[in-house]
Amino acid sequence: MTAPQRRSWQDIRDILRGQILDRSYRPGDKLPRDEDIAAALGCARSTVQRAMQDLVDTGLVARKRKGGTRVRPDPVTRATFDIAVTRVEVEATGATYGYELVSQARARTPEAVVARFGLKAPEEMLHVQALHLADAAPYVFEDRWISLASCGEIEAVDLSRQSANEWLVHHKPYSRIDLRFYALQADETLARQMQTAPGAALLVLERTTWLEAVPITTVRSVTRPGHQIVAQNEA
Amino acid sequence: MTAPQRRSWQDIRDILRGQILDRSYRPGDKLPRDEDIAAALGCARSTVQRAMQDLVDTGLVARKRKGGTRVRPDPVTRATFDIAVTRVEVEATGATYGYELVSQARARTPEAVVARFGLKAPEEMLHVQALHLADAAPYVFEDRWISLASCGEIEAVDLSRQSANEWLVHHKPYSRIDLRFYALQADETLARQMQTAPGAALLVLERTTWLEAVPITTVRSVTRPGHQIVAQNEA
DNA sequence: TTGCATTTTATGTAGCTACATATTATGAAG
DNA sequence: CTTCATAATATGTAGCTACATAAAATGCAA
Repeated sequence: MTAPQRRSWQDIRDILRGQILDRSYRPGDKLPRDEDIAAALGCARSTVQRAMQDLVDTGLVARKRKGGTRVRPDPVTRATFDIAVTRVEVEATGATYGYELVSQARARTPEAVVARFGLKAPEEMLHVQALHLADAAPYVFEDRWISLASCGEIEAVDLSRQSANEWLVHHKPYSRIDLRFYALQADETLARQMQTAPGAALLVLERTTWLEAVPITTVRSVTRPGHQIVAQNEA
Repeated sequence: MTAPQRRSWQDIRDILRGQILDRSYRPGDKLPRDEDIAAALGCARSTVQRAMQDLVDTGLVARKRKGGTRVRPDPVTRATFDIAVTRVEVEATGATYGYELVSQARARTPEAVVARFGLKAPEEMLHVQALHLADAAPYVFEDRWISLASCGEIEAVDLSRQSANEWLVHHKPYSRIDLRFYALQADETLARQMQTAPGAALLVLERTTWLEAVPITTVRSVTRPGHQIVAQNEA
């Protein structure tokens, strides 16, 4: 069954992935060099290269110059998540988006925030608490600290009309982000904000951003009970 | 601004990203065509193409044939997570890994599992519960259903010695995965397993895999209190 | 004006070459 | 046998060409 027509790098990738998945190549095994694969499959080395890069990106193989390509011995599940602006996320569900500013004040950063940013000492920042609503019910409660050194202009913005989330996304780019998930048991105050029972298990998304080494903002976003974060279907 | 030496596609990407971040191009704006960018920056179109693909991958721009390239009007945070085999994850923290099989039995899948797999009707599968330990303390409790149709051989494996997690990873590849996070309040039984207080908020990772359309396994992994999932630092 | 076929055009992809770079492998010197 | 310089080699990257493809723009006919 000669393959006279062109084969795309995706085809090559799928063939190689198939051989790894059906254990023609096992974890730890070395694959042939790109050139030989290209000859065997009837394509150019650059096509194999592109396919290989994709397999590296998805965590299936590891490559080293001169060392060749090996099937990763420690398989990992690699997942990608897209986290949109809360308003967009709510509207995507078909619900009506609402927003309420809860509090806004300058304050010295507590230890937890100092640690998140990796600061040497506490400093004065803008502390903003706000509630995002879906069909008038609490959707996300966000507790945010914004660096005045890098985002002083935000003090001139009316955060009761536009969420800090949205303003920052459109005005303050970042180059580094720390993103983490964890579960939190709602205390009295939080339960009241989220209109749920004290003790409820809530999924929390914590995001801290910098532009180069300069802190921008850190948010703790507490989601409503039952909220799930789902990975994108990978290519 | 002559640029005598070669510039890598990463350089081009960084220049373009910089122009987007400093708002030379704003959300919704159209960028010049690749060829013009290539001419302006003194590189080949293929280099711009590679840079652009990276910006597409990170969610910063959207491209359409003939339509050109636009800065995405709805910025998203894109994060990647690597989820390793539990043993490896525990050992990476420096702790000693331990494993206990809690239960193993054939059973008809409950509705929740039928739904996760998208089955038409319940079917008999292997139901396995197991506890992963870090320094002898509960680390992850996994509740797993394994399709006998696709993984019948696993019944011959001694799952008290080797975790189903590990066996499946090394013997049963998958081509599709559904992965999600949520928070769960520990009930009496779960609290006992995890040696924590009933009502504690626990982070849950739910994974369901298929090979093509054929169900392989679905797991609900309940992590110990305080567990966080952290995104990889992106390139 | 509307509807439909055609052309134009920007991105997408494959192939080739040339050279860069990181390692491993080799071999000479002590 | 060890150490260190050197050669060999597999992957990584940039540039070029040629052609494929999707979608917008255009033009023609009714």
